[in-house]
Amino acid sequence: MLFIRLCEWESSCPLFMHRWSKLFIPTLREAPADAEVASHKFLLRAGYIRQLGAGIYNYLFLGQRSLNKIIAIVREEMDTIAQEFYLPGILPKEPWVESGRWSAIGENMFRLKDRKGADLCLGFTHEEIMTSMARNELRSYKQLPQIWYQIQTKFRDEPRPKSGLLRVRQFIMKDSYSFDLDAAGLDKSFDRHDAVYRRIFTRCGLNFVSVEADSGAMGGSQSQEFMVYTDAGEDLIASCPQCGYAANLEKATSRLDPVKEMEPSGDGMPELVSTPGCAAIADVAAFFSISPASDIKCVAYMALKRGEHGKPHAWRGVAVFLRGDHQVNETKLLGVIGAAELRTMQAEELSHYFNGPAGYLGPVGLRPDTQTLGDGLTVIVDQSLEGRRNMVCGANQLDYHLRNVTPGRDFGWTLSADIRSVNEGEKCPKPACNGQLLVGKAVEVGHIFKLGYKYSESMGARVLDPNGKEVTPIMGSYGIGIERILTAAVEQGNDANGFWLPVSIAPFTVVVTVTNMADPSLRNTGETVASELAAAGLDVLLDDRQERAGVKFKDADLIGIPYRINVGKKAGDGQVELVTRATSTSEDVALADLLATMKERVEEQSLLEASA
RNA sequence: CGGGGAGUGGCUCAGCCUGGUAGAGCACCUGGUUCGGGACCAGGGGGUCGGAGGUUCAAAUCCUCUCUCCCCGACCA
Repeated sequence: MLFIRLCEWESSCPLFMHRWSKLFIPTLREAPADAEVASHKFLLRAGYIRQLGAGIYNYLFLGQRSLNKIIAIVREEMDTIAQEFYLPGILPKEPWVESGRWSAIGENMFRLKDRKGADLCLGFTHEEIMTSMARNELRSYKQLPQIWYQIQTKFRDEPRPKSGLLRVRQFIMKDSYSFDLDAAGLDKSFDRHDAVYRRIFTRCGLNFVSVEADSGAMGGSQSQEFMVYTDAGEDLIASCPQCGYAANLEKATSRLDPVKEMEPSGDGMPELVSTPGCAAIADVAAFFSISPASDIKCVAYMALKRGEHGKPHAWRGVAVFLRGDHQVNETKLLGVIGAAELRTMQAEELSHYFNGPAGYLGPVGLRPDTQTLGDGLTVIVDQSLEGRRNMVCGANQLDYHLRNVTPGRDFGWTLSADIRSVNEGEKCPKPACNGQLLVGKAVEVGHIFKLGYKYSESMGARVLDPNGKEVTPIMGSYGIGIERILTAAVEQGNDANGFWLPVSIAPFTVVVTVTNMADPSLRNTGETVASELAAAGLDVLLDDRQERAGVKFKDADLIGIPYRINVGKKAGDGQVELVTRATSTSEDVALADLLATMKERVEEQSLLEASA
């Protein structure tokens, strides 16, 4: 007896299968009111997750099972290019001080003290720790390249966790770090990650794109994100349907159509015009009967300058000028001026730097500092203003604007750069391409980027090159959000009744639904079918609950299992129904053919995933 | 951090304005009838209304403070 009972729960048992009646799969008829996005609602309703706090979730049986499958794929692929480590989640302060990030990261890092009063933090990412390993252990170019990875929990005290598992404060990440002797080596490590990431996301059945991304203020020369389009996503992607160009909006550029310049009036020099009550771009454009593209918009910021080791230094005034119909891209701006933080100017600051009121700010008469973030006012113009003529701008005087303003002639700047966000419909930036850019929302599932020498330099990692000379290894850093793969997959495949996952990451491949457990022959057929499929190696869930058929169908549709086999009315004739969740299609299959048919289906889908 | 919303059995929500010490549906337990798209009947268990303080004879309800969660924004190596 004991042996039999053990066998029932022992996964090495060839006839092992999961029985729904014994499992904890707490499905909800209604989604908790907190849930807004599809993946959040359905993962809750399907009993994959339960919320514990803001951005903190329990993963239940089904959720954990799916995450384990994702992790297995990630591990299998990563093992082809890298070595798996496991670093601690709780970390001492010192490495972070060395890299400068103990102060640079700020409140996004969870910090704590031990009983002796020593500072610790919860792992936010592991560049520092991997680099300290490298510094302590790597001595020779002969040991390079190295790629080390781990699959581990990360902690980030996000200012605003949201959307279920999309933005959380504790999550699982696959993070890897490469150490190479030179830039050419880094290129190789980067490319190997690119290839492996494509395999991983493909095997997970995701419909993804890779896009150029911002490398962030932390430096780095090349950065690429892997994104899945979904309205639940937080990132905006500009893409060209013609040539395939795709970039995060934080990075994307475009070609602008030429603007028809206005004719100069009077002597052609800047002329003061009374424009009472015209503080908004639309008012100004209407007043002068011009397009907003001929108006110069001003956005005034205070920027936090970085000091030594990235420590906050001082707030400096920054005036940004761009076309009236364009938007400042603050990520680009931060990168261009090298600041740590931005905020908009207050009224007193406006009068200090401009001697003028909001709504009527303009570039004429300002004295741009020659140095970015120097003591004076840093003036940044968007490069699209260069070469323009006869524009309209604020006069730094209430109710007055200037016209006939020509950049370069009538005002100068500290720096001209691309600091605007592209808009949908603008021309693709690729010189040979005529396409028009589309902008769509997406969720980031992976990110690879070339770190350069940032950490190896600041933390003093060195190896000897073939000439016996000390050199600093060059690094790359690469991440995959494990839960985001699950979330993206749910966002990618759901309808009013629930969702479906790709076979590769679904908690079960098939659910065998016995429509009436009170009927002994149905029950026996269900048992036989399920155990045969299980014996053939499929992940089978037998729905042996004493529930009505309708309840079982609803539940099965909800919980993400790609295939369902109904054992019901036709079982007496040796037939069952095979339902494909993604398409809601059903077909009758003879019991004798069932195993072969199921195997065929699963292989078909694997092939699809492999060629996606 | 700024703006908005919400905390009442496991879930969805009503009650609050016009104080009189708690209700519905679903879920759960028992019995019965059902059994292919979230069944029905009967019986039953479970909440002191996020927390603290105050006003009052009396507070879920009014006042003050506070905590938590959600949404928008800011932020997001």
